[in-house]
Amino acid sequence: MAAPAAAPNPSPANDKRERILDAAVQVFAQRGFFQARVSDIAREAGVADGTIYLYFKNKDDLLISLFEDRMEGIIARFRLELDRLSGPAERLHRFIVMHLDLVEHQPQLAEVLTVELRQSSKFMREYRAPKFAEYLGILVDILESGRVAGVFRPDIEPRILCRVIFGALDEVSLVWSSARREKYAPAEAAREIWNLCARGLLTEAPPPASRRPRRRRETPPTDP
Amino acid sequence: MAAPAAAPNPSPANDKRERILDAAVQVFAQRGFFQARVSDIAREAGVADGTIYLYFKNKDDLLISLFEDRMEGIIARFRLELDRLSGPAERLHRFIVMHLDLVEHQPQLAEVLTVELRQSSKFMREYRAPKFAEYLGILVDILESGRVAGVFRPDIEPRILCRVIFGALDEVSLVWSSARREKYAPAEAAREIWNLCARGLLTEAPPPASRRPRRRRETPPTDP
Amino acid sequence: MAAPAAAPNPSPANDKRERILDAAVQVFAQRGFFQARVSDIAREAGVADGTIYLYFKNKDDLLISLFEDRMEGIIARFRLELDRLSGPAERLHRFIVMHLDLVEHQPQLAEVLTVELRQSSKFMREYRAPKFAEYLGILVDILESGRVAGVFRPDIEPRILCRVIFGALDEVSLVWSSARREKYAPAEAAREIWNLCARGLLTEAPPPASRRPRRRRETPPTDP
Amino acid sequence: MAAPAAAPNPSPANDKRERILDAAVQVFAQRGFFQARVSDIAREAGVADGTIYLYFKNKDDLLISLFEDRMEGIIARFRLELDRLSGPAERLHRFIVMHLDLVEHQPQLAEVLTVELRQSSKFMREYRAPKFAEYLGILVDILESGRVAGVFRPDIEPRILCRVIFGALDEVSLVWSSARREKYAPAEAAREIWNLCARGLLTEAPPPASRRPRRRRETPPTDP
DNA sequence: CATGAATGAGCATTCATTCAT
DNA sequence: CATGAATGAATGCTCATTCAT
Repeated sequence: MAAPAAAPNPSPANDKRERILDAAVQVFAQRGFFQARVSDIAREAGVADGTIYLYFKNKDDLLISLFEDRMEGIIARFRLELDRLSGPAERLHRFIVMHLDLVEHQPQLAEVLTVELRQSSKFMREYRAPKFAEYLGILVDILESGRVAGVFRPDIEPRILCRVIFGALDEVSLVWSSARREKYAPAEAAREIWNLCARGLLTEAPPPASRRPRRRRETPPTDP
Repeated sequence: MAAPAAAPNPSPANDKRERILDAAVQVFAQRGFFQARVSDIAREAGVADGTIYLYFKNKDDLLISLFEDRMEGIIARFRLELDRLSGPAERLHRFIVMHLDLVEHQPQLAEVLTVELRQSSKFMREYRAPKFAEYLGILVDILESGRVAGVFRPDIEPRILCRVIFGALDEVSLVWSSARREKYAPAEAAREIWNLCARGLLTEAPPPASRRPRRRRETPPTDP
Repeated sequence: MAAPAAAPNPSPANDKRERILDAAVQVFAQRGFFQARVSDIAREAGVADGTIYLYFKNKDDLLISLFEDRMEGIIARFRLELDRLSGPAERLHRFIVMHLDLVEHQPQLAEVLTVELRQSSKFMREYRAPKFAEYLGILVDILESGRVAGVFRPDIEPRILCRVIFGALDEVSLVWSSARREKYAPAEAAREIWNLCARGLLTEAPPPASRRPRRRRETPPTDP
Repeated sequence: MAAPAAAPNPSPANDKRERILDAAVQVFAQRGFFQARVSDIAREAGVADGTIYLYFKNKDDLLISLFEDRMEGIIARFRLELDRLSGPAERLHRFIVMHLDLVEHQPQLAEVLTVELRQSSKFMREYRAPKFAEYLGILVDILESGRVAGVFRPDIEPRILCRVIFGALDEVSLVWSSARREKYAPAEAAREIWNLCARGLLTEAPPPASRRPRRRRETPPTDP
């Protein structure tokens, strides 16, 4: 969607654009945006340095495009999956699990999308990362609908809470990525975060033993 | 010439070192680590470029020293304050409030300590940030002691949960900083995070109306 | 398909070559040789970048070809016109007027032919610009024939003087072009140069009244 | 006068600035502005590449500074010399001789001041070359004062004529420089230009014998 | 201890030219 | 003949770091 500097059209060309984006994910994840050389990305992509500038205006634009492009796919996948669930609690649980799944299976992409974007936010304060907003929007919608439906506490503030949950997910992801998988499995983290959310958000909070069954039906199991 | 009472070691040298660190906080916060020029910091500190290298090995070392130095003070303050509280819940609440207080009143320092450190983590993968570990350690201790004391759920994993909570605090701080205070007040965020923790962590969760007074005593008020 | 009457050789190929040369005049005049991009010329000509290399060896060759090509036409026109005049003085006057006429009516071409050629002379020291020599040759011939005929002073040095006059014309043209016509009209400049050639500057060399009529007949009027 | 990027002060520093300017004259004259590499100039000056940027904002600024700086000295020398002469004719003659003297003894400087400046004028159309205007101003003043004094024809237009004479000098200089002294001596060219100015070309304007002595006194000898 | 002029390695970006289609 | 995507050599400029003063 975002128009590149002077984007060639044919499908083999798009293939090249794709290869550059993939290479950028690898290189940005490994070296960080500022320490990554454009020529590193070119080599990784198997193209000449100059070719990158046929598809992206400059190094910044490459990062932004990468972000927009990859987020688009992720958002679509998330939406597809979440739309199959009805209860806000299930959907929140699913969101948490999917986010950490992504981190587990595409750690480099995850790293770039969170850490690197944040780091470059310094020099692109104006770049509002619309796709990131959209991603958070999914979370906001879940929280808001849950609040309205009476499943979540009425006093929650979705705009803030979405950041709280995202921050938790992001930090946990970062540690897992950079600790190189030593400390815990993403599934553990997912359980921990979900538990925090579940027992903190639900209106039916004080489930007397008798009421537990009902909550069980409404909230996904803690250990999936 | 006479040393001011408040400054324990105001020798010219330490004074200069301190000025450089202060300047570094400003400049790193404003431009980001990679975009900050050493000469910017020198100018801000009112010293010559070369002087910085009398106190710090290089630009990286300056960031690390800054981190260690400032974290030390923060940790000390946190410990002092937290030691006056006994209940794990109160202490956790206090931790959340203090963290966001710091962000509110020293936003530039907060930004450097979290965002910038993470961004430079790329090129200092080996730097384990001992002071950051110590900071998290405070949180871990609170969680662990609460778990042991039966105040927090027995199935929590403090090593993970401390990250969850820190991530939530950090993200909320970042948004507040970069949104330039537009969206919400740190106090709101503190309440949101605390509520999430409180109703999700406490074993005494289902307080029947009759038991509420007891919880009130045990958990700090949601709206301070 | 049917060749227009006016164009002697409007085969598609020549047409394209011509369009490229025209485009080059525009672009070189506007941006200068070194700052002009080959792709700019291609766009202006409405051809692909690579097409230019079917007609010209490289960018340098394009400039040289442009020069040779356009000078050829100019020289032919000058010769045609000058051959109709007999007196060296009239012919010199006509040369001056025609040169400045060219500048006035084809300013971009004039700029490229003089300024840009000179600027690129740095990297083509070997290129002797035969057509330019031919152009100057016209002037030399006028001067020499005038000297031999006794119309011009016997002590003039045509090889040098032709440069003097050309330099005067060229500078005056440059100013007129780059000042964007603000300062004076080419006709004024023509008069000034011609007067200098005809009479010099000094007042104290007044031709006796009696001889004036003869000079008047021999020299074209100062104000044409 | 023109403030450089961040000019160091002490005399040894100015020495370096001077060496860079000298080197720039050599390199610009030899390769032309666009083809000259900043690193060439640095090597020629015996400094590091970066040092140039301590004294000049960028490559353009180096050329402009060079121009302003060298022209200043030249203008001062010209003024000093010309102030010792009273008659406008003598002064004009002297100007011509001095200009070509400069070309003869500092050919590289002359080349840069005329050819290279013109060539870069493309990308600094806004740079009005104040020192060049000042230089021309000397010529304008000579012409104007001569006109007012009745020594020069009353119908001359000094603003145009100064360009005519400068153009003649410049072209003649260029040829002499690039022909590498083969064709003629600057003194010859000076004589030719001066004769043109003094007497024009036409033989039929013979000053009566009686008036010659007065002219002889007023105008410098044709053959010095 | 302090200085800040000098250094030079490092890198993003441009653009003339090529060649597969 | 024509195209224009791809190439990659070339270079201006920056800035962390040093060291003579």
